[in-house]
Amino acid sequence: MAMAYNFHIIEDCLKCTVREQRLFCDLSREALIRLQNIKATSVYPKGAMLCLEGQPPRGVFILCTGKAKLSTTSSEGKSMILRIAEPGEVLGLTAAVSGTPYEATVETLEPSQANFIAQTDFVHFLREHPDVGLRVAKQLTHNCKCAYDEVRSLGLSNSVPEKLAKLILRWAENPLDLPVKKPNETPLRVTLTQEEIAQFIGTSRETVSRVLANFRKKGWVRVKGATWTILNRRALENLVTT
Amino acid sequence: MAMAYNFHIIEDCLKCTVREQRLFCDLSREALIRLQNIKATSVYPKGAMLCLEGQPPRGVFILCTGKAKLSTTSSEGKSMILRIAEPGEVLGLTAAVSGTPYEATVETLEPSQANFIAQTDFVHFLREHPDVGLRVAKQLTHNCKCAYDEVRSLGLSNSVPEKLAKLILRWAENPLDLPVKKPNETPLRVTLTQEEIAQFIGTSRETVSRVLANFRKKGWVRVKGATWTILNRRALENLVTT
DNA sequence: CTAAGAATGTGACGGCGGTCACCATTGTCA
DNA sequence: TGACAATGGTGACCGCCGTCACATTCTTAG
Repeated sequence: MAMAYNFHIIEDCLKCTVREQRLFCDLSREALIRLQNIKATSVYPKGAMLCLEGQPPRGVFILCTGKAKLSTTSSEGKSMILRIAEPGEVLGLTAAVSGTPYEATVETLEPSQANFIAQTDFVHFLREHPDVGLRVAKQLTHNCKCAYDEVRSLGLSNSVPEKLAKLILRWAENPLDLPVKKPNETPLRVTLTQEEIAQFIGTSRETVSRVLANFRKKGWVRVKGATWTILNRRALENLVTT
Repeated sequence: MAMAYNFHIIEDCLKCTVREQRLFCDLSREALIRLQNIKATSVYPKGAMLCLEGQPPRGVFILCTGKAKLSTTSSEGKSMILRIAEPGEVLGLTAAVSGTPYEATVETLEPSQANFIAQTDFVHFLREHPDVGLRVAKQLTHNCKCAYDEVRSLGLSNSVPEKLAKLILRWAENPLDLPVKKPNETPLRVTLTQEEIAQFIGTSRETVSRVLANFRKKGWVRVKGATWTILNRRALENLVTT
């Protein structure tokens, strides 16, 4: 099956034009040159598993293009989304640094490009380049913050409507979106299914459906396929207490 | 009020005998010498606030003796415990590394000793000593893992009994406890109030009280003041699905 | 030792949301 | 194009647990 990906593949990290805006990639010239040698670039279809929770660490992935979801699963098969990774993030870092099994399963949400670095290469890379250590710290800090946000969302919110509103508003912060700007309307692309949204905010699929239906009935959001439009931001904000 | 602390104060990091077993403190000789110069040792009573969520970072604390709870509070005043820090951990690290406000409020649970390092000193310390970077990474990794455990506990557990059982079993993993070993009885010191336990597992104080009463009635645990004894570990494990 | 306050125990009640069941709609592949 | 899977919508039911209220026990300062 010859699948065409409609994005440009970044072969050479030194020539990458978006490097500076990214969490990890803005490294010194020497580090980039080394990186160029130890990385293996791959392109994945939507739904590809980069690594599995509980597996011994093989290395890390630097996400160049696309999004990926990090999730964890209970023995009963119930699963929970930890966060959505954006381009420029390093995945599998905790495992690679501490040598313990992967904390989460990583699955691409869209066709994506990622650079793989094998465990031993990465450890050397980290040792030899001080600025890499700094970037690693930044990424780990970011992971912590996301996790704490998630804890706050799960533990401090009172109701599902509140959590969903909070999630929608978080998504709306992203400036990178459709330019269909009518005044007071914020459009956003939602790449998650309702099932996944439920796993993200710790509820059931049915409840997400119901709450969202309610938001629509009240005229707070419009839903057209994967494009949601916030029509009444104020109303959503009023739901959020935290 | 002259309060006597009944633990030995560790003045000199170089002479610290427990250094190797600790998450952060096992540094190179050079780093330790430097640390000795930039740290300020203090002793705090139970209930002291080391730092407050939302405040700009002043520096980091290395916890030498005692325990501290990290918590976050919603605007409604409801608060949530993120984790309990053990001796040898660095607190306030996320804030110090990224220069953003403290993520959590840190409060001592027992009389404690901690070394404070001012923001600028710490950043230099980190830059100049590569092994410090490694330790910082270890601490951040640990923070992430704790946060993920918390997310799993909040999101994947079905019931409060399950979460409480899980928490008790986690505490029981600590080998550092009372030597009152009758066979099949695991004693443990509980330094949290039921209110705090509730904030840890995301439920209400009353429910903790009820569920614990139930565990006692079934003969699974014995509670005598701050000392709890697990009488039937198997039963608790059966409650846990994750 | 005593009194005030913190921590804990317990009953009653009611609502949120999980679960089950089923149908409608959309997407996908041969 | 038609069939099958994946996703989304909705009603009915009911149990867990949050909340309020108050009694009881444990701590601690003075």
